[in-house]
Amino acid sequence: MARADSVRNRRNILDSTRELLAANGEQVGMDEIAAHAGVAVGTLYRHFPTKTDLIDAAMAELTSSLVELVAVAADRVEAGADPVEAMTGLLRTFVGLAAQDRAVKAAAEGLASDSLRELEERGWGQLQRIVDVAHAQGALHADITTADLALLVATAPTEAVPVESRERWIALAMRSVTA
Amino acid sequence: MARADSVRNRRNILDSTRELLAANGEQVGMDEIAAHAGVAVGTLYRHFPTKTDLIDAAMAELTSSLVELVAVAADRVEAGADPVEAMTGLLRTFVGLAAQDRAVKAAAEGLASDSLRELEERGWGQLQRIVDVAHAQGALHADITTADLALLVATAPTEAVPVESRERWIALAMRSVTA
DNA sequence: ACCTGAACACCGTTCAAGT
DNA sequence: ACCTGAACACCGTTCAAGT
Repeated sequence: MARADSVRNRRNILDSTRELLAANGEQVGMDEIAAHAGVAVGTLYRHFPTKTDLIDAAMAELTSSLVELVAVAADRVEAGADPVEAMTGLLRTFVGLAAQDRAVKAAAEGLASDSLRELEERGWGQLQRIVDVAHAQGALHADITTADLALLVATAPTEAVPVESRERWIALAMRSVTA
Repeated sequence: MARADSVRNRRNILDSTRELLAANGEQVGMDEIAAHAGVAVGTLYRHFPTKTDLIDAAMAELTSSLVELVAVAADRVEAGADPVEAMTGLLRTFVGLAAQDRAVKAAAEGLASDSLRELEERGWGQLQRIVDVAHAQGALHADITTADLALLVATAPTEAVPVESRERWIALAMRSVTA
């Protein structure tokens, strides 16, 4: 039953990585992750050839759940919800996550691996649905595209920016985009 | 004449640091800096207690020259130049520098030491002069302050964002700020 | 097949010895 | 006083030995 061990280890490693990443940023030690996951360092390297690969894998899971959020919002908007409110909400969620979790921001900046890039593209596809509805309602400047929103997300404030300023940033960002 | 050596060494160390920082980002090795400056590692530590201190010192010099740019622009605006154009120009200069020089962005994010913080405040003071003229002309949304501009600068794109997108970011940023 | 953990390599930092 | 560079500490990575 060595196989079951391996699967469980992989799961524990990814969970520990996500957890420690959110708390400490990217300078978590491999030993620390290993200890937290209850395995030896070598096991980390058996599952992921390098620290970067491990972090990428953990972020891919995280990105996946973010994409899910966008998809849900897109469904709502196509069912009649206000697209500008939806966009503002997503931006707020994202900034909140990015502030408490450096990994989110890193994922958005796309220092990312190929699998991550693919995931992100799916995310922008979902966002496109919201933008389409917004344009149909004339809610955005005519020239605004999802690339512009990608730009805003890529430049969203991190935890280096004080909390009070983050909501203000969202307001300015939405102002630059709405008609 | 040991004293003259010391002064020259300090200058060489700071110059080498700036140069290697611009090229390689913050992961330059201390040995590398030492070699480039023509001294032994120990000499680096004699002048700067830690790598962070060394980098801070190099960035303080850089920030100082940025503040000078803002001051010059403020003079021009008070002499009748268009404030919005001046702001756009400063933003463009800043983004260009930040893209080719990671140190600039780090300085703007103010992970900074006290001396750096002081310098930055002087910079914002200069910027205030431009904002005042712009408001007198009704060129900005009434609620815009230098704090908002600080927010934009803090979230300006780095070299991770492709060149084509950077000018677009400037356009969006100015759009969020102008009346 | 998979796991362990001691050993290696690299880089920031220190310090005894030189001038 | 200041400089040198070998030595130390820390952390990512490897690999011989275990099961």
